Amino acid sequence: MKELKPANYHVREEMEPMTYSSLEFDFLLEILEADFDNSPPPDENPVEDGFDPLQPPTEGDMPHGAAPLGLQQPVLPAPGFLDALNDFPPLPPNYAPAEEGYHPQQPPTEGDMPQGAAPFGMQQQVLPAPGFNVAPTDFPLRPPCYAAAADGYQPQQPHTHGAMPYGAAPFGLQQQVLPAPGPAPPMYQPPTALQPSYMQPAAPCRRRQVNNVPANLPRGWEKNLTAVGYINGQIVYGLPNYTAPPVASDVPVVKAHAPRKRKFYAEPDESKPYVKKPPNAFMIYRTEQRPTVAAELQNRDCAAINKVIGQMWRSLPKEEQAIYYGHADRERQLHTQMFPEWSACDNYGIKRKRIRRKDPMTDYSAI
DNA sequence: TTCCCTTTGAAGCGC
DNA sequence: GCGCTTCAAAGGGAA
Repeated sequence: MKELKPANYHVREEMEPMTYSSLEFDFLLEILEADFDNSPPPDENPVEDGFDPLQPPTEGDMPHGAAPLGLQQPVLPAPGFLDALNDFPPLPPNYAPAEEGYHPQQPPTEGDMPQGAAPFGMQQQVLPAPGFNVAPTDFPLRPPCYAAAADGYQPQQPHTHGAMPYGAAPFGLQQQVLPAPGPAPPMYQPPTALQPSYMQPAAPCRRRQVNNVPANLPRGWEKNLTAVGYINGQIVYGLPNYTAPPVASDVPVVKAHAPRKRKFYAEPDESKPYVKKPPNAFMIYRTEQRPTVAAELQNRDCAAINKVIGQMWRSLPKEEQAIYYGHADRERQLHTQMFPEWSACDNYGIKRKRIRRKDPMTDYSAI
């Protein structure tokens, strides 16, 4: 049995202190502001000619290979169609992929498309399953605008204590900044020990005002609905009294593997600070999208919100996911450099005992 | 007060 | 190498 590695919490003392420079940040901000200034205005009516969402579809309307009516099917927007709908600036051409050999700027091939997806250039209409309502909204949640300067958001302004992320180091402590390997993409703000990028306040996206309340329904109707999916940029709601069809009683329940219990756990050591795991790409995406989705759903239930964000993530183009994978890579690199002896096993079995700690200094970003 | 729910991805153990 | 478990975030709700 492999022994657990003892955590090393003295890494910081061995590191050479660095001072924060805003030079790179100013450069990124200039690029982004110029990008926004030159970006075309959002298309207020992106619906294609001849497409009437109010008309019920027929089987003949479905493209070859599409799922039968009533089945949910994840759909990737075809290249070109996405651009027409996207009111966000395109990826900068000099974005550096996080790993060698991975080229998120390369257009997807047929092999990248899910089975049954429409050919490139064709819009595929996805129909809600019976029993579901598709809220009439223009809610296609777009990826976050990492540094899209918004009114009232001044990243160059010093934080107040109220603006500091949970677990951030107190003012006056010199922070260490680890340079991102290679040229930093303009849309990416390198994480710092002071404030990992996923904890920075996400600038609000340039989105049109959403009005997803139909005129013939009473105000607040959507509160009685439950979000059950995300299709073609629209949240799919289940009716309040909708229940899934029962599974046939003769269908055997197969349990492929008996649950195995961990034979090891890290002995909780209250004298050691709790070092969190670095977030993965989805966690970063979720953190940024959660406020917007929660506002759209008018629902603070994280389980329902995560369902929607999960579908959004799966329908996100690969090149946009690559931004978050690269982001997560940098978070991991920072974490590894600060806690080289840390292992994910260190947190096994002690998370629930410390997750509600009031002491915010357990966050690695505070070191 | 604690844990569950719910998502995806990373990490690491067990087989 | 594959399967499984745990944890990362987050807030309502149940126990």
